[in-house]
Amino acid sequence: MTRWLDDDEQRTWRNYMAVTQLVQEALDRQLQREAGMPHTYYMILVALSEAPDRSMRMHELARRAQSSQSRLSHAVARLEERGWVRRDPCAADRRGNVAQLTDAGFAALSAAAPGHVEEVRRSLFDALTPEQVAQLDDICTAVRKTLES
Amino acid sequence: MTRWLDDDEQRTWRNYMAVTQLVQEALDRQLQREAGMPHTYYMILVALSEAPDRSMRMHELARRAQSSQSRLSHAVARLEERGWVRRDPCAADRRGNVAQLTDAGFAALSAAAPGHVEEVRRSLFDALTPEQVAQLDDICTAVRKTLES
DNA sequence: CCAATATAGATGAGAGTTCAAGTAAACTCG
DNA sequence: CGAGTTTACTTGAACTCTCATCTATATTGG
Repeated sequence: MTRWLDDDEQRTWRNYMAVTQLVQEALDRQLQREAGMPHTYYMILVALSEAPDRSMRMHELARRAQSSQSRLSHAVARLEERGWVRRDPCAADRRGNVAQLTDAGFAALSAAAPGHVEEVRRSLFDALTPEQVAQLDDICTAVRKTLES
Repeated sequence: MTRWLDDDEQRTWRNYMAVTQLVQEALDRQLQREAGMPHTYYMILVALSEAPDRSMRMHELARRAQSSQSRLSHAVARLEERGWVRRDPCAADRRGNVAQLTDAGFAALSAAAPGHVEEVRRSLFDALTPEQVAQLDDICTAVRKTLES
């Protein structure tokens, strides 16, 4: 009944698991050590920094930062304590909140970015040829298409 | 100074982040829902099940299950509470412990495996051509080589 | 042989994540 | 229009993870 993985698939799968975890851990360690935040917080700050007025509805922010709503709520609460983000009620929809990146938050992000990018290169891109990068992009696009529907 | 990501790299990176997180979450949700364990526990049980006598030193188990020693310690403590794993002092090295998969643990793993494999296929392999699977394997091998040294 | 160091593992605190549940406002449709 | 449903977001509890610390045993070099 079960379609077990054959040897090739098994090897690829374990390779995939090992790599994705190593990369994730490297990113988290780097950001935690050098910027005092987990990668998920970094992604939230990035998403906000790219939004008009550096602000966004919580729901949309969760989507862009690839976070669950609950995780985002907790995270933004912490970010607010640090003074990196502010939350204001939304005028158009009184259920909603708008999160806005503060100047301090933008400064924290700017300070964290160079080290983070270095780590991204070290962890992933430096190991790959340009052709492999293109292949990886196609692969991820294909997987994403099936997973997001 | 900083070698920022160009547009292609940026796109690939975000694609990569999105996919790896989606896959990870799909695996965790499936295992949590249908087998009552997180994916990290599953990997520990798998590693033990493949070892001679279904048992292994903690240190080696951490390596194979891609876990930190601390994480493994906590996890095995929980698995022991459930009766899925046993820990015995190691005869050859009195600092060490040997973790062994119990029959109940093996049964739990066997029960969890089919649903897990299904999810692995759904989440990753079903979206890819055989050629892409081969490319992914090469990519992961390359990245792994740089990250594990 | 013994002091210094390295290795194996456990543990507690602090922090983040998930899940289920709760509140409140907005939509929908008979 | 108003009851039922959906959407937006928060919250608390349970759980896992990380990091630093701690104990105990093993190894190494003088």
